[in-house]
Amino acid sequence: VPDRVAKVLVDVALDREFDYHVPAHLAERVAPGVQVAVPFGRRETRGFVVGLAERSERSELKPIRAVVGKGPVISEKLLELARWMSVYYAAPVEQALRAVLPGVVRHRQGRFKERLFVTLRGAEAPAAGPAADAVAPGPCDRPAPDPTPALRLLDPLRLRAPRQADVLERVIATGGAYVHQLARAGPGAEAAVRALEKKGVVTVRKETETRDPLARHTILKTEPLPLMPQQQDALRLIAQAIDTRHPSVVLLHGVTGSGKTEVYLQAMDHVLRQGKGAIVLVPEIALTPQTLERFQGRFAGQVAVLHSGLSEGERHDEWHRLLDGRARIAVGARSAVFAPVCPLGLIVVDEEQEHTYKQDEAPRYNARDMAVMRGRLEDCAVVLGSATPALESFWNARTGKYALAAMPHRVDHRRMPAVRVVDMRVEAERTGRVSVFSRELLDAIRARLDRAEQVMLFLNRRGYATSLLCPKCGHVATCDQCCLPYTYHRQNPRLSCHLCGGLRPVPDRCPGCQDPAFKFAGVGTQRAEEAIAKLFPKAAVRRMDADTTATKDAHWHILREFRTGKIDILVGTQMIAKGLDFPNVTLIGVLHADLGMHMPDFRAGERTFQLLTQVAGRAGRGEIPGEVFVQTFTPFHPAVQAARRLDYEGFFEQEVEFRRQLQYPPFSHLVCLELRSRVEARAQFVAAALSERLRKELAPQAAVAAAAPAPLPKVKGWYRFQIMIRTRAMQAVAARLKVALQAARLPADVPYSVDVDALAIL
DNA sequence: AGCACGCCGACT
DNA sequence: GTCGGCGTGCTC
Repeated sequence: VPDRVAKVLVDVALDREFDYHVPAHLAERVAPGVQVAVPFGRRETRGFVVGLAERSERSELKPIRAVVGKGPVISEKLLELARWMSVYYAAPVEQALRAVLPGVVRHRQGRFKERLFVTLRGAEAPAAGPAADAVAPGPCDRPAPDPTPALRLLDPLRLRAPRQADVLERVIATGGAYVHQLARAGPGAEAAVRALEKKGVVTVRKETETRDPLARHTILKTEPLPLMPQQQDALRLIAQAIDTRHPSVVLLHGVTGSGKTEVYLQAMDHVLRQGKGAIVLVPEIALTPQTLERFQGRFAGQVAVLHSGLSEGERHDEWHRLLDGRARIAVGARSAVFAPVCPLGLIVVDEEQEHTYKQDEAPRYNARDMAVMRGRLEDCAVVLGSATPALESFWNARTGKYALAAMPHRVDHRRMPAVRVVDMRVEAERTGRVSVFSRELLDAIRARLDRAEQVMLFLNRRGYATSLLCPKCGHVATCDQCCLPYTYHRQNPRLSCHLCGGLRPVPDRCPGCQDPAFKFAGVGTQRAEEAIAKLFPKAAVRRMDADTTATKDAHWHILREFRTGKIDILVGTQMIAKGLDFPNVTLIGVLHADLGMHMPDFRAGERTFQLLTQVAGRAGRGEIPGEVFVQTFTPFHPAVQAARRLDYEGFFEQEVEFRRQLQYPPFSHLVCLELRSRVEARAQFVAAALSERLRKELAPQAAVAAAAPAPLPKVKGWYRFQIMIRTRAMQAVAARLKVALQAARLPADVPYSVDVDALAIL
């Protein structure tokens, strides 16, 4: 047997593999995915075996000291995904691995929890003693002993020792119980257990308890529902993908209420019948007990939940339930895309356009894209579901990269509301100035308040931000570099870009139509809130945007207040539309649709359209749909017209056409490289040097923004600079970017992270 | 990331 | 003479 060499990733961000000698006594257990203890410099550290080799380039190798745990904790496919991620997002492999493996598994905290467990004598578990590292068998899957002798004891015991009788009764009924649970049910339970044990009626031993995050909920079992024809067609397409050897991604475009979840459930059932498992990703905001119950209700006991709200112990147990196959379905937020489901047959990404799928620290992966990549690596089916797909996803469906299943009808056949377009130019003409609220909208608000109904007002800008807009043609002044609308500062009139910090004097006529009327301070959510509160002093007005939801549970708080009727008018950015039904909302106003539609940054239009469809699908009382007002300066623009008809495809075509006219490549990639330092000059200097280097090394496939690296707002004492790279050859550029970053040997006190997005800003 | 080495100033 | 400040460099 030749000497074996293990390639080990040590848990330090060196972005390098280290070779170790595999001693003969460990050869059996050392395999890819296994955690090992290795000597490293003068200390010992942990690492993961990522590969094996016959020999090494180096002559002197240190041996692996020990194998940690029972077996591999990460599959070779997931290792491959981590490697791919580290290239694509230009992050060290170790960092990518950190995203893939939860901390509780890497650091082996949490562990299995052992508790005293009482059973009737003779009901001892088969020999599989659950050591801390071993597979933990549930306490329920053992043969039940004959309860007759114990039952006979019950009545005499009842007279003399009622507590013992209670305990015994419970143990007989459940087949076994944890001592701590019995103690919770009644006082003196511990003593009663001890007495029963002495009499030889029960046995007490240590048992691994699975911490169950859903334990407190009673879950009703549900049965598959009959499907409408559109659902049947979608399911057939997905089932086909599942049954193919190299399945393609299916984009499930289904309007709100078209029954997407039932399609997911039946597709998952199809996968389970083949002995495979599934992963369901839901956006964080949708990760409520109700959502989980829909999956739990259909696949009782097989579902593991993974999200940030779990305790370490719960996360540990849920993850291990998946690893050793006691659960085959993982439901969770973005990190659940790395769930150890094996074999994996299906990944569902619900509301795939949601931006919460993006990790906000390095590696800044998008879980939706990771799902697509994992699907390709593991040859499993991937379903992206949405009522309003991200434009790049629909583009992929259009160009044949994804298969498309459309569900255009609602299951409940509820009518969609009428969307009314309000021409703000007429309003400006009539009043002689540009107003925030049209008279029509104010009248409509008044009518709702009189009837004690609720109103949602949407504005795509937060804070006091005001922008410069032409009331004749609707042109909005945008930053040349970032294409973000400039913020207009009234005192000391100038325009400033909130992304790159650039400043510009105010032009004296409109660049679009040369009209000198080009001067208008628009509003952000904060000013809109103040204005509406002044106009309707008796109404309860609240604002919901990134500023008012900075604290952890602020989201839920505001939405709960709104739902329970404590708020009459909710003003906010598109986050006000998330997750919930608001039956008492009968009016929705989009204050300034121009800020979203037909703009170079396609995410803005996407957001406006998403809001319209999401809220429109939910507003109204029973059979009566709500009313939607869209205020705009460009009422006949095709994008606005498509929005009026809630016509996603029309809107999509319009966006693509708009980009074609402007000679922008439809959709490719924008890479934002962020460098930060505590010392401003240092960050600036390193960023400038790196930017220069990348401009040379990435050409001609990628364009590095020509100007000096853009400063970003200071965060928690960090000065930040951003280098923007545009490319249409993302995969190739990613690989070269990583090499260039390694070669640049950036100083450790200037950390960087890389964000990759479809080219929203052109 | 640790943990060395190493080269300077402040103390017993 | 030694203790200890943190800059620099290496870890199979």
